[in-house]
Amino acid sequence: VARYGAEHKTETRRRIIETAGRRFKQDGIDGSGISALMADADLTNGAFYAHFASKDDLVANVVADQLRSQRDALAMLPPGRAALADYIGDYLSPGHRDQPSAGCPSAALLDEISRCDGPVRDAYTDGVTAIISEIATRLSPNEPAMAHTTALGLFTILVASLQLARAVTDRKLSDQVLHSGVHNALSLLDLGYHNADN
Amino acid sequence: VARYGAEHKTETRRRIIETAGRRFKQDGIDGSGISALMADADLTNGAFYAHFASKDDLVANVVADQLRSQRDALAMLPPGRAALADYIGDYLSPGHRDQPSAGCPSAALLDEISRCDGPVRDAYTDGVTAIISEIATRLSPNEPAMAHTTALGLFTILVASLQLARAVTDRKLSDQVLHSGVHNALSLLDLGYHNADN
DNA sequence: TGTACATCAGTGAACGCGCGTTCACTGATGTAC
DNA sequence: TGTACATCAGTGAACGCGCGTTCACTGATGTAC
Repeated sequence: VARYGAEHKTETRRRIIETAGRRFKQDGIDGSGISALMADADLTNGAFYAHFASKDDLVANVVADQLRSQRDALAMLPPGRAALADYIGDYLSPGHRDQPSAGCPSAALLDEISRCDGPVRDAYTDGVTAIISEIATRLSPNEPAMAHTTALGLFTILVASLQLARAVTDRKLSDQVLHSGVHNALSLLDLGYHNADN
Repeated sequence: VARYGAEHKTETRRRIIETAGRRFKQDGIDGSGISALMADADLTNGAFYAHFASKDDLVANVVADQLRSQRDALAMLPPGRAALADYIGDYLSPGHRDQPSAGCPSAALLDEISRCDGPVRDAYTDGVTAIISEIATRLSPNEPAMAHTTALGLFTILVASLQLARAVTDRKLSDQVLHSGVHNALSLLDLGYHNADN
């Protein structure tokens, strides 16, 4: 019989996964050491291996968790063009740009993930597939192939626009990247909607 | 008077910058140690600091060099829609996806660059500004603001589509991401051209 | 023409440091009697 | 009700290793005489 409640260890594991998500998005995966990750969760480095088999194991769990949250947020949007347009505006906002730790995992980590091992990329594949589907069903349910293509277009414009806005040191250029991203995403969105009407 | 020709050291420096570009794009910046970088250039680690003040100094030089090459390649395209469409097809090809070391630096390194220090991001800012301008002048010279927005849209679709195609472990999905990317990029391209006619 | 010297790109061992991982131990708790 | 024990989440020091960086040294070369 466990001394702590049955959920105690599960809760700690969840806390590690959540705080690690923030840390990874802020400092990168390579840039976040186990000691720092555990300190974020108010623990010491030694406890890590009671919860995860390795750092890669944590990374795979964090990636899955991050994309699941993003999917859930999308799933809670009301149907229709307006909600998606709002989402695009929030995504490409200065607030999101300036706070990577609370933001989109793909914008912060996508090309680092592409250099990770199989299990991490499998977790990413599953998560991003669900997100693209979630976007696609909100576009034109009658033309799934076309909707899938448009969903990918929206996703890629958002992700790389945010990455670019973050990389650039010229504030005015950065703001312009965000505005252009919104404009282009809305163009693609409307293209998808018009085609759905045909 | 130097024992070696006056260009000897300059040539070595260039060789380091070029091989480091390939290594960074393959293994990431954090993932590439000085010893490996120097071995790539047929040198030993100790010689590094005769050429660069620090690893960050090398990174800034590599970023500038990589983006300059990409800009030069764009500048050599003949004018008109067809050449740009070809470029898009080449960019989002399986060959480019499967060989990051010879490919686009933004697709391989953009979110790692956004976590780098000022000089590296300054170099990226200058380089990417020139690339966006180069694309924009090929769209609709009469409407520079619109062309700039469309150029950013093309750039971001290309970059994130390639990142996504590389990250995903499902080959069919990866191919689909490339195809959708081409489709969406061409849609945006034609939108830019039509608007230019109005 | 031949020898001694100055130059300096490159060598390779070493530095302190933080990484991912391991492990003997702690100490608060629930249970047994 | 009170005491002894078993449990196990978490501690913190230690491991080998590779990192970025430093530095005393090498050795091939061009020049001086």
